[in-house]
Order: sequence, then C-alpha cells, then structure tokens
Amino acid sequence: MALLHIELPDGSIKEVESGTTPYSIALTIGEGLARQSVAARFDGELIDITNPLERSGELALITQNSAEALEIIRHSTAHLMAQAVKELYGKEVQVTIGPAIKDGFYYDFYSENKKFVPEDFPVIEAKMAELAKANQPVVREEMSSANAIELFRGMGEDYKVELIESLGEGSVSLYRQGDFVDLCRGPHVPRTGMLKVFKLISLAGAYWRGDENNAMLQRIYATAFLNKKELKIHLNRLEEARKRDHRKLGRELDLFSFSEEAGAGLVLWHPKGAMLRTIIEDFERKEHLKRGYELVVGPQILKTELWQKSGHYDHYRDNMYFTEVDEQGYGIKPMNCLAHMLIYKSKPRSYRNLPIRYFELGTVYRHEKSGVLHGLLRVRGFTQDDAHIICRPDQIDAEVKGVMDFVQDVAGIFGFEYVMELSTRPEKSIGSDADWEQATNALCSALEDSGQPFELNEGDGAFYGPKIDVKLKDALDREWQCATIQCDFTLPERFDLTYVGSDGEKHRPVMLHRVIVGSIERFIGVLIEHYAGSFPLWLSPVQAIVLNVTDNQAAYAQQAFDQLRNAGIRVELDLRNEKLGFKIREAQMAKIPYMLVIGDREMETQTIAPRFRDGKSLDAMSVSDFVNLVQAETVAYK
RNA sequence: GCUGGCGUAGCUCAAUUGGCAGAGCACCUCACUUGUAAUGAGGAUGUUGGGGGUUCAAUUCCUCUCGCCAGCUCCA
Repeated sequence: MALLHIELPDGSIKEVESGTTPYSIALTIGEGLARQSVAARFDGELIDITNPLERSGELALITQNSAEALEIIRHSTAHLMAQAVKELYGKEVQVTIGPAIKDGFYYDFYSENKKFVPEDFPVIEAKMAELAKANQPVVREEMSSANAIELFRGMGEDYKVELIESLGEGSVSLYRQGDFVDLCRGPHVPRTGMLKVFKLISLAGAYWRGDENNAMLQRIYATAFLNKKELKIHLNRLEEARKRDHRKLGRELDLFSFSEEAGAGLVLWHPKGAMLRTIIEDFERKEHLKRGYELVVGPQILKTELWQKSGHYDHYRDNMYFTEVDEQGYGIKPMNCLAHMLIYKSKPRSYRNLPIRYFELGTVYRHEKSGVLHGLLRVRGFTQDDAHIICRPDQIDAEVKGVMDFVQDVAGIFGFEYVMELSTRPEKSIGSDADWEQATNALCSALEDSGQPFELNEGDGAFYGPKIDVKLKDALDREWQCATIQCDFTLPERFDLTYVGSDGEKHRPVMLHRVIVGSIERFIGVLIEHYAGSFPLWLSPVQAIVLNVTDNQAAYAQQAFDQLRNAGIRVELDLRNEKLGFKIREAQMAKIPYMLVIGDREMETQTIAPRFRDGKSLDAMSVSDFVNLVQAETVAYK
C-alpha cells in the first residue's frame, strides 16, 4: 500500500495509507474535530470528508464555525429540502437545482399540478426534521453520464437529464441520502444529522436557467444556520430592515406617495419630500459647478426623427412614450443626451474649448415593465443628475478619473459603501478595436487608481462602449445601480459632432455619459434606508421645531420661530394646546433633529432649550446662538 | 412582462360555512394650561380598489381590470 504525505495547516505531516479519508485523519487528531468537520479542503479544492485521498497534498478540515462550512451546510440543507419534497409529493414534483446563496439557499421545483403555498412550509419543515433526525449518510458516487441520464430518466427527472446532457462530461457525481439522489458537484456534509437549524422563507417563480422563454419553476427560498441563536439573529435583522424600508418611512415621514389614479411608478412628492429633493438638487448644482460643469436644460419632448437618428428608436422604443401633435411625432425623453448634443452642435467648437461638460438635472420617463417597479428605487418618471462630457480622445483618461473622484467625494459625504463593476465589450458591438481598447483602459486605470476593489463583467458593456457601474445597497442588501460612467464613440458619429483641432482639421470628439447619484428618486430611496429616516441636519427637510409648554409662551415662541425662519433654518412651530411630552413624541417620530422647548424659564431669559432627537438636551441658548450652531454643523454637509 | 400572493376608514388590522362592516391610532369638538416619547370625554369616518357576473342576499364565490408585495427576466 502506497504511503501518502498529508500536510496539515499547522505544518505537520501525517503519513497515511492511500485511500484514507479526511474524516479518519481528523479522528487521529481528535474525536471532537472529526465530529465538527463538515468537509475538507485538499490542495485548495473542497471535498467531502468521506472522500478517500489517493495522493499526497495539503489538507485542511472545514469545521462548523467557518463561513465555508455554513455554505456547505446550506447546500446540504437544500438537498434535504428537495428530499423532503420528493418524499411528500413524489413524481408530482421534479427537482431542478438548489444552490446556497447569501443568507440561505433555494431550490427550484417543477410541477404541473402541485402549487406550493406557504401552508406547505410547516409540512416540509417537519419532513426535513424527520429525515435529518434519521441521520442518513450522504454518499457521493461517480457515474458515467450515460448511466446517470438513464437513472434520472427512469425517475422522470427531465430537468436533471437536461442538465447532465448540457454538462457534456464523461462522468458526473451524484449524492445519495436514503432514497433520494441528486446530481451535484458537492461537497456535502457526511450525514443528514448535521443539519439541524433551517427555516423555509418564501416562494417565488423563477425561469428554468434564468431564461424567460423557458418554463416557470417554483422556487422555495429557505435558510439554514449552525444554531438557533444565529437563525434568530438573522430573522431579527430582516425585521429591522423592514422597519427601514423607504416605502414605509416615506409614508410615515410624509415624504412622498404613489397614486393608482396617477399611474404606477409616478412619484408624488409631498412638501417634505420635495424639500429633501430640492436640498439634494441644490447640492448637485453646487458640486457640479465647482468641478467645471455648465448647467444646461433641454426640452421634455423631441421629434421622433431625432430618436431614430440616435438609435434610441431602434433599441429603446419599447421603453419610450410617444405623442403626436399636428401630425408630427414626438418622443418623451428617456435620456438627456440628445439635447446636449444639439447644444454642442449649435456652433463650431475648437479643441481649445474641450472638454465641455454639460450638466442637467434631467427628468426622464421610461416605460419600465410593471413587475419591476419598486417604490422610489425603480420608477417610470425620474430625474437624473446627468452630464455629458465631450472631449478629445486624449482627455478621456483625465475626465474619467475626475468623475471617479466626484463619485468618491459624494459617497464619502453620504457615508455610503459601494461596489463597482467594469463592463467590457459585448459580442454585438460597434466601433474600432483601438477605440474600445483605449476606452476600456481609461476606465480600468481610473478604477485601479481609485484603490477600490471592483468586479469585471466581461462582455456586459453597452454596445457603443464600456462602462463603470457603481452600486449602492438598500436595507435588505439588494444592490441598486446609482453612478455610471460610459464611454461613447457612436453618438458623436451619428450626430456628426466635430471640433477643429490644432491642425485646422475637423476631428471627432468622444462623449462620456455619466451620472453621480443616478436618479434622484432612487438615490433618495437608498438614502432613506441608509439613514433609517433620521437624516443628517443638512438634509433634514425640517431641521427644528419650536414647542411651547403652555399658551403663555405662544407669542415668544412665534417670535423665535420667525427669527429662525428668517435666518434660513427649516423650522416648524407647534403651538397646539397639548402636553409637552405629546409634542415631543410627535416630533421624535417625525425624526426632526432639534426640538426647541420654550417654557416660562426660556421666555424670561430670552432663550430656547434644544433637545436632540437622540434624547440628549443642550443648555438653553439664545436663538442666534442656535442659528450659529446649525450653520456651523451643516457647513460641511453634516 | 412572467409566477405566486394580496387589496376592508388617512394608517395598522378584525369581520363563523355568503346573512346589519368593526377596533386602535390619526382627524374634529369640548374640558384640562400642561416642562422633555401618548390628558380625558364625546363625535364623524367606508360605493370593502374598479367594472361585470352567480345568488333572495357578495367584503366573502366566479370573471375582467387597476394597483401593491416577493421573486424571476429586463435595466443605454
């Protein structure tokens, strides 16, 4: 028998016979370790702990407490759920795939007749518990694809057959537990008894292989944890996230609403929401002017012919609204670039004038599919902080970096973490190789200079150019694209944009499309969840509220209020004949930063007594001192 | 758009098998003049999202439609 040299993470080397499993090696170290191990990593590859080793190499056991272990446990629990479903519903239901995902796992089932309902959850969970308790061994086996296809066909599992066929491998691995067998790469826990804490969460439809032309499967989302405490923490976190939902806070804070009568995806901004918008729009204009942008404004509708010229009519028509007046068709703008190009074209341009940076808070309308609308995060009418930078090819680099810095500055001000992606040339694309290379390199080097990690989305760029996307997360960790930077060689071509170079000849400029926060609507949605509705002072639609204790101070309270409002503080006045505690409670729930209490004491000393929304009070101060305090606090966007 | 679920007062939610549509909060009135998260009493509040159908009778059953929620697909 050949002897293998197995190196463990501590550097020690075990000499074992070929065919020894990681489990038995773990046993030689300690029974507890063996019991705790869910899988192993051998020369960097995840394997089952029951997988016999046949060569020398490095071995690490994956014990229950590692993140990898949790993922394996969730994957195994997905199998357990599929096993339970098959035991309960038999041939009525076909299994497809069931991976571990962030926070849990899902399994997609196909069934002609069985429609899963949430009432099935306890039944399935009970069956899972029963199967787990039986502590069945989970056994891997290799099989030729031909045999596996025959096996699954015999069981009536058409989707598994299709999967194996599309894999095109000579052989595949299967995992068996009891009567249940699933096509799977693994690894899995060695026994079902290791799966103890799981919960079915929700139901959803999902297309087979993510293609809307395929059959709709029934997906069961579920989760699994190592212990009940962790599960409870997870469920609490979800509960907390629901409290931060911008749709809920938007109503509670009276920021915005939607109306069935107005139409889906069309925001009605209430006074406080409109104030919040205005603050952000003012911020945007100021920050853009600082960075050398010029403000422009284009029309809301442009002739249909223009959209045909730009290519939008061919590529984006389904998302556009059209109207017709005097037999002339118009398209309501879904993007702002056309007007900006017309402004550029309004006179000859010199290389000396480039780059030109046109900025517009441009309101656009897009017919988004009904099923994708989501509060403020996906709407049909929204305002982009849109700019088009028209520059010489040699300026792309510096311009992209400038935009990246801008994004970073803004993210810093709002305290956002974000993820970035670089999307490169898709198969169907236009433009020369040299253009693409230059543009992609410019984006890539800007990303590298930013020092932030980014993902590469090979082939996911726009057909006219590569792009950088910046995504922010909502309360439930769902990612929403906000900033984007796109290089465009096509529209300058189609609109025959030119500039006169130092050689006196006409040249073609490049256009960068870019947004910083993306859409004001989406950004505010993410902002609400980010701050849980407690906006920093500079963003708060209402910064302070004056509260009198009794009618006795009404005149003085009114005077203090007037003084604050004249000083530019966004202030409200609550003179209602209510107890102070009641007024404070309401102001607190409205998440107003400062409550300014005025009783007889304050009236006598000509002061106000500020109380912050976290419950802390400041000493009474004069109104002008308070104005100074607010101005000092808000000067740096805080 | 697709799959599934849901739609009752401004909000959060009740209403046996089809049988008079209700509660709390908010709102209005009155009393109380109040000191840092809810004073008390009284009052008003609905074409049960909308249209059509079945029925003696529909919030409840059927159907179409609008909208919302979760997910999928999409997202220049």
